[in-house]
Amino acid sequence: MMKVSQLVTKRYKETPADCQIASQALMMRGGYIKSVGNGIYTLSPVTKRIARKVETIIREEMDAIGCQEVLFPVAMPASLWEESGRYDSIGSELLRFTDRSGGKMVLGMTHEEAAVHYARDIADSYTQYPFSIYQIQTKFRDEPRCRGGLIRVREFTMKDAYSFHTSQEDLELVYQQFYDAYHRIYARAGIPQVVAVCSDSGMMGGKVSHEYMLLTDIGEDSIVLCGECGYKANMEAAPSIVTNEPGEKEELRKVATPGVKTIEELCAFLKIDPKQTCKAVVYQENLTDKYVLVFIRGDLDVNETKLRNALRCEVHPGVVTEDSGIQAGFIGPIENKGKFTIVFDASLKGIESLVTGANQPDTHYMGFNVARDFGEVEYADVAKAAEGGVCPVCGKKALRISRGIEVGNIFQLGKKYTETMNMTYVDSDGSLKNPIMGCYGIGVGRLIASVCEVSHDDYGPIWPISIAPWHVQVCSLRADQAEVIEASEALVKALEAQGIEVIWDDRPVSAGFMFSDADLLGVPVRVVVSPKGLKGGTIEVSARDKSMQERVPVAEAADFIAQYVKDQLSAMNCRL
RNA sequence: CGAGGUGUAGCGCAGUUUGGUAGCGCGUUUGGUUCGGGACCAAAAGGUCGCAGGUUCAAAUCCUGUCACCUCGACCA
Repeated sequence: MMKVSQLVTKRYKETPADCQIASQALMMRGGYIKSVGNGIYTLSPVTKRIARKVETIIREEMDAIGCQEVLFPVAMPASLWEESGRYDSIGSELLRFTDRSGGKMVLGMTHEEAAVHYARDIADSYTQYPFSIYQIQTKFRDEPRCRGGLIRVREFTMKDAYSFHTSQEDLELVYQQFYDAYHRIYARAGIPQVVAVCSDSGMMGGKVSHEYMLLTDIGEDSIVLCGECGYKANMEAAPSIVTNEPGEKEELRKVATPGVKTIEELCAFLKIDPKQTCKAVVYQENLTDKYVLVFIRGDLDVNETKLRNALRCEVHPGVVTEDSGIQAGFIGPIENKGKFTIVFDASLKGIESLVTGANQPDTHYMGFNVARDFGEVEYADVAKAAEGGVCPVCGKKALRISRGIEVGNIFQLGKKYTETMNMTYVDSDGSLKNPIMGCYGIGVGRLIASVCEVSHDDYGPIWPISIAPWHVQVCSLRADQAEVIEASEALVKALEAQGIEVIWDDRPVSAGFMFSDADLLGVPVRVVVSPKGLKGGTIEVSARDKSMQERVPVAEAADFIAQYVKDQLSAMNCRL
């Protein structure tokens, strides 16, 4: 029998400092989490109960598609990561350290290597495929910037699954099973509104992946949604499609533009539309610091991930130095041809006459025509998709940009790890092949925080009954009166006998204090036992989300509540 | 890593400008009165003022260094 008075947690009247978002503030106030260091938290007993329920739902759904649970190590020898090449290719996000004998070690931030290491000794015949394994375990990622309580942390619990296949078709089949299972997991956890968005356009062969997004303004990611056809993609994956007015071909000529450096100033000065300009954005290659000049229609912005993919190398925003030969503010393509890597965004295609920099101070070109004045170029899509843009699927101008929290992702990995780590099997024709992999992740803590973010009021979280720490909270008003305690205890016992999880508040505190604490605990069903009610032979049952409120005769209370809990659970495809 | 900010009781904060006894609210303990939305009265406990060095008769306060945390930008469950 769990009592509030015995809970090893503390709730606070005031919101702790530095809370940016609602879920973080409520989870701190409610004592759900305690910060130990930057992005490192202890979960309270209440939070651990919630986490366990989330994990149970995940386990059930993984098991249901034949995925088998394993446990990989948290600390691994670096040699495993050297095999895949990631020991060197991943930045400081991977925590590296040495053990007592000087051996290089890493803390697992994801477990493709461990999965391949395990599976490669086992699956040496095509007859053993396909198969998939998963674990629910601690990950450590030395994130540069943590935020939002459990939304973004360095140490977190994650379910990660890995599937192995002998063909792309088979991968796609299983991928679809995970895709569906993930939707079931979110629905059962109380956030059915989660959407799957494409996180890669699929241009690069079979490399498909999806991110599961909970749409909310506090989300860290921008998502592109089509209001007409339901197309969804993240910013990197969404192609930027723009329509251009070709205009008239004009003569190339220089114009004096004293002190006019930005597109806004340029357009105001020449009284033109930004869509008629060819803007330069400077980047540098990470390793060599070689400059990359990106030219793009003046009203658009560059998406760096797209640029990286186009160039196939890492880049960072460029710093233009005195001796770089770049005329900041007046950069144009013509004189820089051959001097730097130059990228033309597809948004410039089809415009006959542009305004662009002339690579000398206080001067721009008018009438710039890419093909005539620079030469034939291959256009790349490196622009950020914009609000009101053209949908790549239905072609309508109906794109909207929304914010979202990434609560999971699934990925068709291909052979990257099985090739580098030499995982092979003998196929039916006797040939040796590398299996194809998929991987599938869900962050448990982030999921909990996300649920809190979309399911709370001013007073606390409103936990969906499927993941709530308890099903029912019994509040005994006037716990100093024996009849209240007796009636409460009888009810708690009767409920527990039916398998209902109950937390009982039998503290002799004022009603307001007790209710406030209950609000912070967020238990979905609240039962109030009070002298007033008992006098009339009833107790009060209400839902935390205010969807139900009943006075029930004492004798029928346990059955009524138990039935209500069971109904609510089964509505979410969950059981006691 | 770039920019800004904050470190004082378990939590939230004042005090720092102008150096001079360590403060307030919440919480905690004890006793009493209350009791359907964070009650009231009385008493009490709780601090190396992030850390180190310096200036000074005297430092939370001034100087130097350092660490930690937070917020805003480049990365991701």
